[in-house]
Amino acid sequence: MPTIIDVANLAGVSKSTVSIIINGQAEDRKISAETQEKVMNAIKQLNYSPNVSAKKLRNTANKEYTLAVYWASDYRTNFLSRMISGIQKEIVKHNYLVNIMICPYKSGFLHVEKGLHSSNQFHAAIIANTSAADMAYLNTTAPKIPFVLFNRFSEQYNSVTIDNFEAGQKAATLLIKNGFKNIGMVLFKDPYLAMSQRSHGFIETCKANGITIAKKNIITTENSLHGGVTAAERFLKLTHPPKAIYCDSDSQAQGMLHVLNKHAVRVPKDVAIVTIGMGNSEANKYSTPTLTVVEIPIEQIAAECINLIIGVLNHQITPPRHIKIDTSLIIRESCRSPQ
Amino acid sequence: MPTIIDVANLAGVSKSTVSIIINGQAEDRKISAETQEKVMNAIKQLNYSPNVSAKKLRNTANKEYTLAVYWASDYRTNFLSRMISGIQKEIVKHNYLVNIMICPYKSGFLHVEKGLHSSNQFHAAIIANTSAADMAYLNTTAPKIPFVLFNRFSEQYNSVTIDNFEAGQKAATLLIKNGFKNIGMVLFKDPYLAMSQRSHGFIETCKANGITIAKKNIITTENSLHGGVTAAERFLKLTHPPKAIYCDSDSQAQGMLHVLNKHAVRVPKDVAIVTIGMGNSEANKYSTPTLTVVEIPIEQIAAECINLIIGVLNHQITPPRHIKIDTSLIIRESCRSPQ
DNA sequence: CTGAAAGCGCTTACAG
DNA sequence: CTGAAAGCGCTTACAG
Repeated sequence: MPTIIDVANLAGVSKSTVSIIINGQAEDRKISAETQEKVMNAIKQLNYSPNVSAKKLRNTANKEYTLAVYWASDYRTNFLSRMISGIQKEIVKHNYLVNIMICPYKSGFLHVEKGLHSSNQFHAAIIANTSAADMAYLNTTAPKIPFVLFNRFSEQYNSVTIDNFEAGQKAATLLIKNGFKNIGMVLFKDPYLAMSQRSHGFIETCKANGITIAKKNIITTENSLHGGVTAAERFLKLTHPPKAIYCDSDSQAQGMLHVLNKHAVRVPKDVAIVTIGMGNSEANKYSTPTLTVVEIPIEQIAAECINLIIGVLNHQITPPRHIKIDTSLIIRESCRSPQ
Repeated sequence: MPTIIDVANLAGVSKSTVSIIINGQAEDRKISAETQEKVMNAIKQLNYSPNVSAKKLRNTANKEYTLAVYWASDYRTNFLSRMISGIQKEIVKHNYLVNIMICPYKSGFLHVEKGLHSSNQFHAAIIANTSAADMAYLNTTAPKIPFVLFNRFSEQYNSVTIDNFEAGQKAATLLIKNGFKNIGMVLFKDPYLAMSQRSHGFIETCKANGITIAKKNIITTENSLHGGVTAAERFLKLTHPPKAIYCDSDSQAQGMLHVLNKHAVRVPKDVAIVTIGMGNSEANKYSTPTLTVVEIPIEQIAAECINLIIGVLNHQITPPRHIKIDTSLIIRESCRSPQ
């Protein structure tokens, strides 16, 4: 990488002069037009760009944290927007300048991310959407920087989670109270950890109430509206389709509604739906019909992640610290409360 | 801010020793347990955290760009996720390490963002969702770092835009071809620049075809599903409600569908809808009924922004450069093609 | 087991 | 109008 010295040498001037020109003070300092041109040409020729770290170091800034947000980029829905919003709202409450660096990673490939294994990049990280493989990796190889898990639990690391098992349980309880026996499930094909904990909670609760979910009633698809479309089409082909369906994501539920509406299958009369809510909550509130959800408060989880990690950076919190956030069941049209 | 020297002094050791301990090499270098503890205590007491810039500078990294993404945080929908996805896909095609820094800003308050006026923070920026006030500000005060406008145009700065006027035009043309005369519009209460250009295109095209939009048929609400709900409720109260409606955002259109479905107003039979599509495109594809949209390719705009700005940083592109991206009309159920 | 010194790439106060 | 020198906060090779 060319430095300011390379530019100075090529242009035949000192690095002070180059610095002055680069920073737009050529006029103030009355650098001759000729010198300016020599320098600009050298910059172009060398494809020079300043080293931001050196600049920052020189211009001693105030307290500043750089946080990485690891986000599985195949994770659909507006999850990221909600997370960033939550982070942002919390950051402004603190007195620090906190930079948020977005680090998309491929699910299952968190181990290729170098930023976690160097303390040169970030002060700390928030790691979201880890798969089982990613968690296994984290549990064997400790990152070099402090971090907090977003809705994932590990004994040894900081975490902010909802009770995923309980979330599934809440959904199951609602269906059971409504007297449903023939129940279906729509799950994510490549489950993230939290998802399988939720479905586990759902299935166990059903079992405890004497209800077993028939295998043919468990459909796995992508976590997207299209996945929901596929699932609904398959349900409609069954001879005894379930009378109530649990979706592990609201994207899937939305996709199902599309198909059910098209086939004039009435929700909840012909089939009731309850879903986990983690996408756009407005979309669930205003769908046709509106969706009953166990709402995951993404913004709130994000906010707690920020508080936790800043506490750790400030040596006020000794890791590991675990924070638990409540979910809430929101009853809407797709599955009513029993009378 | 305490430095490694402060820690060393307080602990009564040299900064080399502190550095070794901080970086987890205490065992390798056989630092005595006693020394380690003294240092750890000093760190806590001083609330020391290392200066990432100094670390980076020391550990001469390879070519690395840090890009800021300025994003108006009140901008709803999963716009950000789409944008980041587009950016990410394009970055991996380049050979550089590109860090993405998320900088949420309040619409209309871009001028308070310091990062644009210092070359210490980022190499360059992508600026999205600017309001008219933000654009006016940019046009008077030039930022210190190179940047590219995301779907906004300014003669003097780099930009990647769709033809917003034409997007509105496309929507209008479809309605006109269908023979609609009594047309309504749903607009954003606090319009972003691109939005008003689109509605302008829509209105002008109608006018050119002898159709004037009655004032009572133009409803402004928030850019959200709830805004669409409000709009639909107001339309339903009109004595001669419009037979076709243009929405400037798909969020609003989705909200309208909710109300229309509830009141058994048939779309497109009773009222046709055409909308700009910039949110979750799957949601428009699978709504009830599905939505006819003029699709804005957010990911593609983002990708071109990356290419443009990296070209500028590499001195291969001389600003200002303007790139134009095509929109496409996607016909779905909410407004058919005329026979 | 620990420390002194050099140097990463910049900017700025000062000198001329 | 331009340059030499000091120093930002770190790490590492080397010395002891």
